[in-house]
This record gives sequence, C-alpha cells and structure tokens, in this order.
Amino acid sequence: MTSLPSLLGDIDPTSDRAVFRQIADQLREAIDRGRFKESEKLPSEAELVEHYGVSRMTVRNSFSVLQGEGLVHAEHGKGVFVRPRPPVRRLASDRFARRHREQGKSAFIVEADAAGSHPQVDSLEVKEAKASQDISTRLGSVRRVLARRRRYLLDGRPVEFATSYLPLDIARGTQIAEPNPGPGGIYARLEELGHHLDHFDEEIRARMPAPSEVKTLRLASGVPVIHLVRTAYDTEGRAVEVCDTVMAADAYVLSYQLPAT
Amino acid sequence: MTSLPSLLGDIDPTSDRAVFRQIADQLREAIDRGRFKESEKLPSEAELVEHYGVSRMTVRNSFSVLQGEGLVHAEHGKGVFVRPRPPVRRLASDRFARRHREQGKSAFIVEADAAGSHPQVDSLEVKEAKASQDISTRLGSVRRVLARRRRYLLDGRPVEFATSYLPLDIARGTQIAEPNPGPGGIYARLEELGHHLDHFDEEIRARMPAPSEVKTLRLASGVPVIHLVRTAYDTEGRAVEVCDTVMAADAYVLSYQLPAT
DNA sequence: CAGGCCTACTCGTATAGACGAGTTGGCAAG
DNA sequence: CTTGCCAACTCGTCTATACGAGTAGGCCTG
Repeated sequence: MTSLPSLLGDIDPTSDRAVFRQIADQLREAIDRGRFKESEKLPSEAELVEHYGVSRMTVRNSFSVLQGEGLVHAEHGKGVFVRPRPPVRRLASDRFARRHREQGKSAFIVEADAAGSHPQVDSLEVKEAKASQDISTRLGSVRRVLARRRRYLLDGRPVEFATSYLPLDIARGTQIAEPNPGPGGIYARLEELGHHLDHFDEEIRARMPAPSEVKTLRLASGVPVIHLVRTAYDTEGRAVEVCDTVMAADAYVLSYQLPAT
Repeated sequence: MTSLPSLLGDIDPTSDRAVFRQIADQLREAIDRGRFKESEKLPSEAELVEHYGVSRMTVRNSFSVLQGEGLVHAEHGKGVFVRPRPPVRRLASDRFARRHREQGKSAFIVEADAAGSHPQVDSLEVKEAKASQDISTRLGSVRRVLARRRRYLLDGRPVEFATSYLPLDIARGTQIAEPNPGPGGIYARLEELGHHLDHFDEEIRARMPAPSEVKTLRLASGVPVIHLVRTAYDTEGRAVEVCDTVMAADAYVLSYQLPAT
C-alpha cells in the first residue's frame, strides 16, 4: 500500500469545509492539473481511507461529489477512473441544407464516416399514434401522427435518441411510413410530395436525464442531456415535422450561424 | 407521525433493485404524478425511515439520487422539497438583430422588463488581459484582449455569467473599455467604429458546472449549465468579439431558426 | 498446456449510532 | 405584549462494521 505522498495533501481539521469536500477538492485539483490522466485509476477507497485517516463512507462521499460533477466514474470491481472526454460530434446549423440532402446517405452516416467513426442506427420503430398536447400544438392542432423513433450510435456508443412526428395526412401511405425512408431521408421525401421546406425552428434545453434516458443512452452519472425539438416548416408556413431529440451532452457541440442583420 | 399510506408503497425485498433505488423510484413516480407538487415538502428522512423500515443512510441515499436528477433539493433544518421549475428565459436567434440594438437599452433588460421580471447586471469588470489559447485562436491569433465580465440576474437570481473578449487594437481607448458601453451595447459601438457586423457563430455545449460556477450562479445540485461561445464577425471577415457565456440550464431555452436551403 | 477455481482486491449496499447545525414554534420571563 | 430561550424537528457530517458482488491474476488440477 503506497502512501500517495506528493499527489494529495492532508485534511485541515480546523476548516469549516466538510472533510469529504476537502478530499473531493484535492482529487479534483489533482485531476485538473493532470496528475491523474484521462481514464487513469484514482487511488482506491481503501488507500484514501488509509491516507487521510477517515472512514470509508467519507471517502465514498467525496467520490460521489466528483461523480456528480461528471469528473470520474466508478467501475464495480475495478476502481474509480477519470472520465475521458469522448470525441464530440459537431452539429452545424447547415446540416439540413438541401445540398447535403441530395447526396443520398443520411447526414449522420456521412458525417461519422468522414470523422472515422463507425455509425449505427437502431431501435427503428415506425408507428401511428395520437399526438401529445405539445406535439399537436407544434404541428398546428394535428390529432394523429406518424412517429418514427430511432437511436444513433457511434463506435457502439449510443449518443442520441430521436423521434420524428409527422401529420398522418402527409405521411400515411408514403415511403415516410416505411422503416427505410430512402435516400436523403424524410426531408427529401417531403419535398418530393410537394412540401418544399422553408425553414426549421430549433429549441434547445439542457437538463439531467430521466432514468429511462440514462438507460437508453447508457449515460454515466454526471452527464446531462441536450434536449432539442426541431420543427420543420414548408413554404406555405405549415409545420410538416417535429423532431424530438435527446443527446448525450458529452458527445455533442451544437453550432449555429446567425445573421447580424 | 403519519403513515404515508396511499402515497408510497413498500419495498420488495426479493427484487435485485437496491432498496434505496426502489425508494427513489417511488418518490420520483409520486412527484411525476403530481402527488407532491412544486415546492412541496417531501416526507422527512425520519418519516421515511419509519415507513420503509430502513436505516437513515438508505433514505438519504435515495434522496441523493433524486437530487442528482435535479428533481428535489434539501434545505438544512427545513426538509426536502420538490424543485420548482423556474420561469425560463427564451433566447431567440434574432436577439442580436440590428433593429433590437437601435433601441438603446440592452437586450437583457428590455426582454426581462417585457416578461415582468426584475433584471439586474452585476460584477461588472473590465480589464486588459492576455488571451487564452482558445480565445486567441477564435479571434485570429490576437495576443492581448479587453475582457468584459458581467453577471445577469432575474428577480435576484443569478442566471448567466458572461465574459466578452475583444482585440485590444479595436477596443482600447473607446467606450467599449468603459464599464458602461452606452446605448445598444458593445455591438453598437463596434459598428460606429466601422466594424459592421456580418454574422455570429455560436457553439453550444452542456455539462455539469465547476464548483466556481455553482457558487457564481447559486446552482442547486442536479442543474447543468449551458456553455455558449459566440464569435462576432464583421463584414471583412474579421472576428471582432468572442463572448463566453455560462447559463443556468434550468433558466433557459435557446431558440434558433435555420434556413432549409 | 488448458481449464477451472480460489483469493485478494475493487466498489455496492445497508445498518446503527453519534454529534452538529439550521429552523420553527411555543413558552416563560421580563 | 415583547423578548429571549428552549425544545423538537429538520438535514449535514462522520464513524465503524458487515456482507454482497464484480474483476483479475495466480495457482492448482486434470
């Protein structure tokens, strides 16, 4: 059992700061300074108990602080590790530009291939359903919709979960209602059906995930989600699609370009 | 001491699910179903200990799960409460349109007044500094910058903390270097100086806050931050400002409009 | 050599108890 | 009536202990 001499200091018993917070502070600083590198194992609970002369629950408490900050993650039977920052996927504001749609493959696949990652799409589900209050409002008082669910993975890791809602009177009986919507995706099909796209509205929120989202996206603790709701409008001003997307926040950077006029 | 009869069920000792998770599940469901309303007090630790027949640490453990999800918050000496969703500030993508700038007051003040909130701006600090690597890159290899820091509050609650960086050769000696940049803000001054704004790039990330951000924004546990970095370009393609903003995620919805072309 | 087992180490869950500190409301003293 | 104190209730911190369960590596057996 090593004594972790230079890496970590001591507890100041006269401080008002709780012991577990002092320990968390020292570990956090050590991580920030690069004393512990990405994916590196932190000292075990037992080692820290020995080093600081505190009880195990106190050490665990300090770990849970760092977990809540998304700095570390624990692996049962292995140890506590500095959480690596995964490669991020950049979403540019021109990602739905028509020129991208005309190339055939979906934006997600093209982009991931270009970045050298292995993309996958799964849990594809297409069904007709009643619109929720919110979706109905966004689509302009539509009652029934076609719902297309899917999950996106990069190199085996789930990063995004999305559901598209389209008015049934538009989508029913078209290729949009098929599992594979064909080249260019549903936006290409909408345009073929005469719904020329004019613009998109995107609403962005960030929050902690619900338990079901933790499961679907295999989220580590301390990782928020980005919740994006996009509404597509055609040139007649009609909302023709609402896409509700939940993304693992540590895997994304969203990027927008705004005119200054 | 009440028995909390109908609100909460029992523990299933045969389940693999940990007891504290089962308790958290029941509390979460009760909150979701509205059995506990916003700002309402949950049963005290002692009551739950009695109801479920578990130890206090187990109950606390389940509370900490819900805190991590941002669902509840504890107040020392009072109890554990359902966290209210604060009113959100909507940031539209046209918020920097020139027509808004020409009205004089800052966008933040105008908007908040319109929404019936009481806006404040504090911790104003203006100083010259060396650009960080990141800022320097975004501004096009600028070494020294003018940094303008400020914090925004709504009804006394801090919601946003921002720092603007401008190349020193542009800002030095102008009103931009004064604490009060005058009507229309620094963008109006930049245009008067001949830097006609062309467009903005915004990069958006979400993550858990660092301890200093928790302090500055008085964040409850389980509340992520939205990190937005905006770069302003003039009509000559030069980056004339970078604004680094950290927002309390529970107080904001960002909204963008994208062309479909 | 291959396979399986065993052991030591890791974190996960849970109990029981102690003391500290913030809050609230009632009661007693002035 | 007002003031101040006190008691009861709240969550916060910390200790000590116990057992469960996942992991990894070495060792033993076939």
